Order: sequence, then C-alpha cells, then structure tokens
Amino acid sequence: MSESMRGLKRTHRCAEVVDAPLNSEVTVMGWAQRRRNLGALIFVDLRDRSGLLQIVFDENTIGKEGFEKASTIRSEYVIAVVGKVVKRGGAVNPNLKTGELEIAAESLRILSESETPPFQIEENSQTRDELRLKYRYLDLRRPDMQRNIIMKSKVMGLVRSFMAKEGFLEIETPMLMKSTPEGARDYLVPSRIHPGSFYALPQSPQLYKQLLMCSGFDRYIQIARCFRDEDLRADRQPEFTQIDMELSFVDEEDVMDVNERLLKYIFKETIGVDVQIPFKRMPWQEAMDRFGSDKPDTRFGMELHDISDLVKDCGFSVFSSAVTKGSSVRAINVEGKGDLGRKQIDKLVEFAKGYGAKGLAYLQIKSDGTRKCSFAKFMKDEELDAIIDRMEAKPGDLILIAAGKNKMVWDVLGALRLEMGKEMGLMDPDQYNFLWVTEFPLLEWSDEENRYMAMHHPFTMPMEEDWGMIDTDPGAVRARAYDIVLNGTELGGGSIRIHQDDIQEKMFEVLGFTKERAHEQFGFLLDAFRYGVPPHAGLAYGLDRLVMHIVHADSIRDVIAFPKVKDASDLMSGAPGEVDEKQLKELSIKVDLPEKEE
RNA sequence: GGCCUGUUGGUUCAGUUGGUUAGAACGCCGCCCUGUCACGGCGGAGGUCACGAGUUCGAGUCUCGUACAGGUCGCCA
Repeated sequence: MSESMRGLKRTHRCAEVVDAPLNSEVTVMGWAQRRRNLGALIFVDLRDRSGLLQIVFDENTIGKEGFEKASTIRSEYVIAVVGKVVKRGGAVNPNLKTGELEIAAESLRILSESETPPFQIEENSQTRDELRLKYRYLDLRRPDMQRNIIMKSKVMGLVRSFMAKEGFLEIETPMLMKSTPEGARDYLVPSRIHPGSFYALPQSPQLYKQLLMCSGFDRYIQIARCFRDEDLRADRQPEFTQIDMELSFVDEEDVMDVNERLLKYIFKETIGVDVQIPFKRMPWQEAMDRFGSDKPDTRFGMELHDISDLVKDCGFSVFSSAVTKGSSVRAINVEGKGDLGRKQIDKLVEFAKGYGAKGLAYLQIKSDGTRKCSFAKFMKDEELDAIIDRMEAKPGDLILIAAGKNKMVWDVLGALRLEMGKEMGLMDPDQYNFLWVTEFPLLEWSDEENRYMAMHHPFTMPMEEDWGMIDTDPGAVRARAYDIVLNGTELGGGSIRIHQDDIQEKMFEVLGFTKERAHEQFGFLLDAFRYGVPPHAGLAYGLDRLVMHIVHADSIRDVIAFPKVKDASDLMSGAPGEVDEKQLKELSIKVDLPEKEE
C-alpha cells in the first residue's frame, strides 16, 4: 500500500544530512537499500543519488504501529522518514560519508512498495548487460551508473560555462535536415506532406555551423545529438552527443588554444587532474610510422620501425617483394615476450590475419640467447643481426614483422602493439596523454567507389604548400585538419574550412562531383559563400567518449542513460518496432521485406 | 555480412574422461534476536541446464543449426 507524502517536505538528500545539526529534525526520502532486522531494532540503509544514510527504527521512539510498519520494509521500497540526526550508538562506518550519523526515526511513510528487483541494486554489478539494459531504470539506480550520469551532466555544465566565458554562443541547429549520402549512412525520416521525400537526422551539424559563421555569429557551440546508421562498437552508439564548435577569423593556433584550456579546465574540475598545456602535436605521417595509428596511445613505447631497407635484397620474397612504393616491411619489438610458446605465437598470427595480414613473421630471441625465427632459412645471419640491431632487441624479446601495403602493415602492427600493451599492463590508467594529430591526408582512395573521398569532409582546407600536387598526386596533399587524441582514443576532430570558391570547386572536381551534384547537395552552403564568408574553423568532440575517459568506463553504454545494443535496438522499449498500417499510409510508405530463406 | 566468446534457480558462478538425486554464494520466504552496517542463528522454497535437431545404452557436458548478448573486422566523410 502506498502512502501520500502530503504534509511532508524533504529537507535533505541522504548524504547531505552531514550538514544538519545534531539532534535537529530532518525529513529524508529514498529507496531502502538494505534492512537489518535485529528483532527489537531495525536498521535501514536509505539510498538516493547522494549516497546512503542509516535509519534506525526503535519501538520506543517510533511507537508500536510505526515499528511494525518498519518491519515490512523490503529492498527498493520508497520511504519517507522524519527523525532526529543523532550520533551512532554503535561503531561508526568509515565506508560511508554519513558513517558517524544515523536518523532516529520518529515517523515512517511507505511511499511505494517494490517487487524484488530482477538483480541486486549494488555497485560493480556483474549482472549481464542484457538484463541491465532491459531494466535500465533499475540499473541506473546503481551508484556507479549514477556517478557516470551525474559526471556527464557536470561536464556539460562545465563546457557551457567555460565556452560562454570565451564568448561562444549556444545555437541550436535542425534535427530534421537534408540527407547527404557522403559519409555515414543517414537515419531517414519520411515526410508526410511531401510523399516520397525524406528528412535525415544529422550526422553532425557541420553545414549549419558553417552557415552560422556566414551569418556572423563568430563563435558557436552546441551540445548536439548526432545520428549515424552504422554498426555499433564498445565506443560507438547510433545516437551520440557532440560538443560542436565553430569559430570565425581564426587559424589552427586559436582553435587548439581554446580547446586545450577547455580540456584542462574540465579535467581539473571533474577529477582534479592537472593536464599540461599546450598538448604535444604529431603529424599524421609520424603517428602512422611510429604507432601504426592515427590515434596513438603514447603512454607506452613498442614503436614501429621500418626495416624495408634491411630486407629489400634478402632471400625471403614476402619481404623483398614488399619493398615498393606504398608497401613496406615494418616491425615491433615486444620486450620480454621472447619465450612465448608456439601456441601463443600462433594466436598472434591469427590476430594479425584479422587485420588483413596474410601472415606474421616473428623473430624470437630466447632468454638464453638462442633465436627462433619463422623465416630463418631465407636469411643470412648478418641480416637477422641487422634487424635485431635496428629493433634494439635483447635476449628475451620478440620481434613481430608485417610486410605488405603500408595501410595494412600499420593496421596490423598498430593493433598488435595495443593488444600486447594491454596484455602486459603498459597503459597507466592514471596518465592522460593528450595529443594533437595534424596534417592528415586530405583525400583517401576508395577501392569501393573507385575515386578519392574526403578523409575529413569536403570542406576541409588543404595545406597551401601541397595544393600544387592536387592534379598530379592527390593522395599526397595534406589537410589543415587536426584530431584531439587521448590515450589512444579519438576524442574529437576538426579543421580549417575552405572559404574560397576556386579551392572548393576544385575539391568537388577531385571528389568526382559534377557542378550540378555539388550544387544539389550543398547548394545552400555554396550560395551562402557567395555573400561574404569569414575564414573559419571548428572542432567537434565525442562527449560520450570524453566522459568515458573521465569515469574510466569500458563501454560507451555506461555513460549514456538509455543506450542501444549491438543491433541498434533498445532492449527496454523494444525500439525499433513496427507501426500501424494507418501511419504508413499517411506517409505513402509500403514495406517491401526481402523474403526469408527457409 | 565475416570471425571470436558466452547462455546452468531471481543474480553471479562451479559442474571432472559423457554416468545415477545438477551444487555454492548472494537474493527471496518464515521463525528467533536491542547496535547492526556484507548483521547473526535456525528452517524453507526455487532449475524442462537458452531453443531445436543429432551422436550415444545414457548429454548440462560431444556435433550441427537457431535465437539472444558481448567483443571485433568490414563500415563509421
């Protein structure tokens, strides 16, 4: 039976009772975390978002009726207690903020009873995700989830206050916009008024924020929901939140400066970490060469080394044939793993194959100094010596070598490096290595589309000194783009935008857009640029990933209140679901499902 | 779409070379208990071992398929 809270007003959250004077009367409300019934004395741990507070029910204080009511309290009952703040009669509980206090209950109302929850509401729950997500509203009661969600709210507040002080304006952009097939798959929304036409949900407010610069707003920020209809990952959800910004009359230095100070501020105010600014910077080429990744985790070494020159004339054709333009032979030295068994090595080879390698060569230098090498019979001893020398390997080390197209070699060794680094515990969770990765390639060749695609987006400014190569060697042109990387995660990225007609036109040409198609898709932006466009630049963060780092979450789901699972469905609400025939008819939509194979 | 992993009372797990009645902890229910805080004591309920097929005298255990979940490659301008 539920009682009303009429006449009662909550005076404190549970943990806030430490601020109430001793022997004062308080009214607290929350969920019963635990009850300990000692017969003539009942303890209840009351929980709300602030923490836990012990309530003590004694028949002498609360009376017979109240005491009997207290004995019916079960897990997750919602109760209101009026009582006196007193020092604990027994031992203090050093694990609780309120551990020296308790509330001597004078009256009790049971505001809501609860069925036994499907899993225990407790910190560090081991309950499987499936169940947690089905009962997300219960999962969110757990203290670690509460901390994450509260932290995210705090980060958003810090961003807003910092950026407001820096002169940024928060401006909303449409959620219903025009579909642009470049890039990620759009979520489409059918139009009722225009049968057969569709809106798209934004993948990012990119075009609108550039238009806002054209309109003279100067400095824009938005905490913007974004949608991408692509497959999920541990750090990827189909809907997520960006901290999106754009600035006029600036260059790279201005954007980096304000963002370094923003991140320093956030990390200080949330977890008290002093981030050193300015951040290190690393050109994309260097990041790939040294770490095999455009988002390197620089907390540990195990860097890649190019050994192409050492093996270009060797007898092992897998190596020698890979020494051409665009291909190479590279290696990492996994220190201390020289004594791995055959099975473990085979596992690494399989791992490498998952990233497109045909195989993985290895050279083990066992602790006793003997060598075991998968390609020894093709090599002279002095050639092996040269490799060991280049890799600075010593007894007990393991050299892993990949050969082939640069992109594959980087992918394979970059992934192996991270895998081994994780396994060997080389990543200090308390270290925050921020890094700007700069000078990205402007274009990326797509085998699928058989044309160059914009690596960032088609409005990214090329580097002036490379622009001359745009016709002769488009792949070598670098962009004025920058990513902000933290411990191997891409937190955000941005670029200087093109604001010159002729460069923009050339970009579309290189990307294979006809004038008509460019105009059809981006006409409103190109039109706007005809009426006076300020030089501008911007950046967008993945807010969820940022918060993941701040709270040390392994999954992006742990920082989103109502996330979706791997197949993009919501286990709690059942979305997506079928809709009424009537709704479809209004939208002039017929569903044509592929026939199921038997 | 590919690959890997998992699915056993409400929850988390154990379950040997395939063998007789599938165990534990927590939770839940009842009784006792005035200083507990992972309260304690006594007693109890609760499982077609995800689903389907197969191998076998016999399957929680082996094989195949399906479903669901997790990770990952492709994908994510």
